[in-house]
Amino acid sequence: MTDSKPTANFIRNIIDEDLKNGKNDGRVVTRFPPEPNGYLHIGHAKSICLNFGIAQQYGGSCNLRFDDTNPVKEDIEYSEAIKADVSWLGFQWNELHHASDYFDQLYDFAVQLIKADKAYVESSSAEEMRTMRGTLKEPGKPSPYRNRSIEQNLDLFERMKNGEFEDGEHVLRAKIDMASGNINMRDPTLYRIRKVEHMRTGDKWSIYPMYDYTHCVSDALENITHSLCTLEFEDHRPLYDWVLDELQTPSHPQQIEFARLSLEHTMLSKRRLIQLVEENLVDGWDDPRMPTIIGLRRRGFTPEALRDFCERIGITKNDAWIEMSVLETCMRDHLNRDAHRRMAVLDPIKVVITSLDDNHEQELTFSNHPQDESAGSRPIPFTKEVFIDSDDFSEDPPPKYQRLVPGGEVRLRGCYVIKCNEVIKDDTGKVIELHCTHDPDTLGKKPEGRKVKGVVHWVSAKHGVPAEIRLYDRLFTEINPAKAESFADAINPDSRTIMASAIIEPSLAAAEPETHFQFERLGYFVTDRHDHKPGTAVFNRAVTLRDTWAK
RNA sequence: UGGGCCGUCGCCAAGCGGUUAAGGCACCGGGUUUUGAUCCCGGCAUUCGGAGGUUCGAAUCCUCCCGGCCCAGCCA
Repeated sequence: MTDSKPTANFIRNIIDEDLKNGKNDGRVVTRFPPEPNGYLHIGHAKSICLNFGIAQQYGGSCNLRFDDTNPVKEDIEYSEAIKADVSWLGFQWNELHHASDYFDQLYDFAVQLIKADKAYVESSSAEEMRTMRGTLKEPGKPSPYRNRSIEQNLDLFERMKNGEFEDGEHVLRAKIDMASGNINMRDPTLYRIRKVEHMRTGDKWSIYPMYDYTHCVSDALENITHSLCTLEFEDHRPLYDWVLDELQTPSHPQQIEFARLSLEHTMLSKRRLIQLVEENLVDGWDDPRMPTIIGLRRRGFTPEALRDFCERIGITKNDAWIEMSVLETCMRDHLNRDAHRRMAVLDPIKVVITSLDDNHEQELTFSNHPQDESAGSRPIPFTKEVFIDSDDFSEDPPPKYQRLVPGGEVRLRGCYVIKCNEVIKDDTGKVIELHCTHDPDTLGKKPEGRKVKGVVHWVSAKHGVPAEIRLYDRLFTEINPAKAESFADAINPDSRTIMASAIIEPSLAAAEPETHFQFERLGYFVTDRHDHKPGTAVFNRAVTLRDTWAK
């Protein structure tokens, strides 16, 4: 697929300028650096598309690096899931790294900082440090430990490494400026003691480096040229640069910050997403209503559409809110082009065509794609009894209704025009069956002397296959669910509707899991990658068709 | 005057001193259509948060003002 052409953005402008000036010897190397502490979501997709996309467009490369510096939160389960998600999105990393690969080098660099009198061991409690740090408007005060001798710092730091102290007894801090207006520069912590098992290094270490210290060094060791991160790290850039200026690293990458994604009716905070899962408000991380990559995938979204979306929303420093319609349009654009058409009836009403013989059976040929001959065709059986959707019949139609009404005509898609002569109801007054006659002179041609505007999808009652079709809608009614008092106020009670008695055309039953289709007049659907099996047809609706009929 | 950042159409977003202020989404027409889909054609910012200033010329440069976001983890 051809993704839409790149729009200019400030990062590409910076890179163009760098290339023009011969910076970095013309190399462009980026990295996507998730912490393996959860599942990736559509906000990460923006970062992935940016980093891998930049590398692609400039003939450079992009590394995948797991920022595994906090062993209490991280797990191999997540790093494996992240690799799968990145691959699914269609990107290949050049090198795979872990911040933990650099623990030895990071330790040596820290010793260098101590020797240069640029770092010291702090023995105050976290509480005391917070007090001494000052406030947003007042400068901080130096710690009594700030002027320990280099020898003592060296000794203490080594003993921290050797596990001689317990969590919280000491930390290693950079010696910068306790009065800085930028709180990140008020002697930030570089190392803390954590006597826990690390997902990769096990119990080798009892001290772990902090993000601010690790990230810049990791970037430099990998010869990253442009280190792209989100806006909240702008204040950290001086620290990023400070560390690299103090150390003799092979390179000094440039950190550039862009705005994170905000999507209307969606919540991307990891903490709240966990809450949704833990409170069973959704069925798990891959619930089709979740904004996680695995959720979107299960819902029926495609990598092509997601990449297109990331390109369309652009990269800026504005705190932008993207409307859902942008994502939906990307989805429809892709699937309109690629998905084969099928017919499925969500909520069947039986139609008996009384003008046909009881055993009438006729094979019709349906094109798989109206705009693409190469998609081929398939046979569709037509019989005396068919199902149509209950939405397509009304005894009391709203204005401009173009479907079946008592005494009215409608075309069965790809078949004959039928006329409704009789409405059969059960004891409760519910319509259970329609008796119609067909006009035999309307197959493949317009009816004589009148216009029939409505077209309705259908499935042969004899040949149709039962299916469960899950309809999804936005998870939150609120535009910004994070601002809502509680989930109870924000969640859309109709975010999922299960159509348990749907009937699908026979050719659909054999579809492989994760195959996309357009159900004509209904939307784009995918076979569920977990629940769709031989003998059990399960489809998820990714998105409806565009509907300009004011209902 | 704590520090940092951002304000271009309903929502995104190009633009970087001389353009009729791109494009997409949304919306509103109209045409094609056996999917109320797709496709096509047309409409949609005399104006760039505001006010001054510099300039022959300003969304683009300067000043001030207004509005919004981020920061006080031994998280990332």
